[in-house]
Amino acid sequence: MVEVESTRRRKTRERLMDAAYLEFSERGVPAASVEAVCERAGFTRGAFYSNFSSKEELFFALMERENLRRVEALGLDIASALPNVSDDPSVLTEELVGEVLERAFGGQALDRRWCLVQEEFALLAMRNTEVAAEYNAFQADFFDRLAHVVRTTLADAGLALTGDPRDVVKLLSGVYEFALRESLLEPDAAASTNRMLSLVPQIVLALLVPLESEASTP
Amino acid sequence: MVEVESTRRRKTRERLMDAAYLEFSERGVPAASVEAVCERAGFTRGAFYSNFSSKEELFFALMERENLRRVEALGLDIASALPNVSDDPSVLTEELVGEVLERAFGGQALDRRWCLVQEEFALLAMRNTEVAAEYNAFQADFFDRLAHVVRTTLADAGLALTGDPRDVVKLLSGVYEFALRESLLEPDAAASTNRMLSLVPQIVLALLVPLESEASTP
DNA sequence: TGTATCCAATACATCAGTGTATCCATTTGA
DNA sequence: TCAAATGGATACACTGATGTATTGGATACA
Repeated sequence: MVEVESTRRRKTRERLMDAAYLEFSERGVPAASVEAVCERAGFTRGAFYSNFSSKEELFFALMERENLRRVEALGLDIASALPNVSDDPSVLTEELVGEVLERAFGGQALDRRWCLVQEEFALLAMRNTEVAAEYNAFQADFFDRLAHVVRTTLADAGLALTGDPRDVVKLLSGVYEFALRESLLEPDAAASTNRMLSLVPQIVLALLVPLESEASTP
Repeated sequence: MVEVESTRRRKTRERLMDAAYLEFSERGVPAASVEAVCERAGFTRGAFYSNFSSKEELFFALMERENLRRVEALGLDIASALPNVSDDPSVLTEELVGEVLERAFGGQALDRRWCLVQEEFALLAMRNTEVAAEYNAFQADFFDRLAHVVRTTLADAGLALTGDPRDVVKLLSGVYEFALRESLLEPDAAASTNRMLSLVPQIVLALLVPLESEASTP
């Protein structure tokens, strides 16, 4: 008895998840039928029920896969935007802050499909405690990583945030999410969205204080 | 031939919308069946199709009703929180800002059901251009009213915002929406949510500048 | 009181989706 | 190369929801 699942099986699951991603983002999870997902993946329902026990299980498997992908991409993304703050703290301008935020939230989140699927996930979580637990775990992980990057980077520049970096990061994430939704809702109003987002670096700088070397965050 | 619909008919529609509000918020629009809505309202589907042509039409009628209610409540709500700024500008503290924001966003938005139904509306809008138009109209109306109240109130106190009040208001709305979602997702973490929200008044004050009497907003 | 109108209930036809039991093909490994 | 096991297709039975056509009862009005 072999513990690892065969590559064939794994590929089938991947293809089903790929199709589900499209289907869920286009129609929404409740409206998407197992049938449609299978058809899109080039399988029949037989294959599906051989791999997943229900649409919900597929959805959770999908979210886990996608969330992992994005959390992993996060570190690299941000790091690549922050090469030189410690060399020269004066580069910590509104522009740089904007760029970092763009990396953190913009890059991955601006994917239309991903945004839609995540909304579905959130909505499900808001109605179901167990789903919420899973959702929160991902969110917490994501924010922790982001906050850590922010804090250490600022520390390099001799700066700190007035509040807990995680709270700040969460707040900014809220703003970006809102902006993203707006851009999906009225793509024409990109100007307005950008104006709103342009306020953010200003805000971030307002929340900065010189780093006191005594215990800043226990 | 009488143009006005009978009161009986109107009451039926109201009851169906009331039931739909509950059903949609609990199960979500796509998952809620016409049957369930009718049963909850104490009718059969016959009554439903005599009044609405589809579940979607019911949903839009419901959203129109609820949106109207809330936009109307907005003016009163905020006005009641701002009796005395012009008398004594020094009361414009972080506390007051917090209270105003609470009135504007907290009061109505913190209704769990309303939040869920609005998420559904937004999601629908993100997938459908026509729905988006309706959604945006409401949002714009809401923000315009809110921004107007904010601007005039600040002007009374001899202050203005650095950016367009509507952008600021939108930004804040994003933060509050995010906070609300968080509170729905992990009700235990109210502390964290409150900490995040407590940053907001600070931010608002950072965006304030003394009012220059020359054309501030054309 | 009678009757015309309106509105919701009932009954029916239909359909889309689900999940399972069975069958066939392909891969695996001895 | 041949059996055993695996994975996916097919067929079927079933459920739940939809929308409509018709009916019956209440209400308004004369």
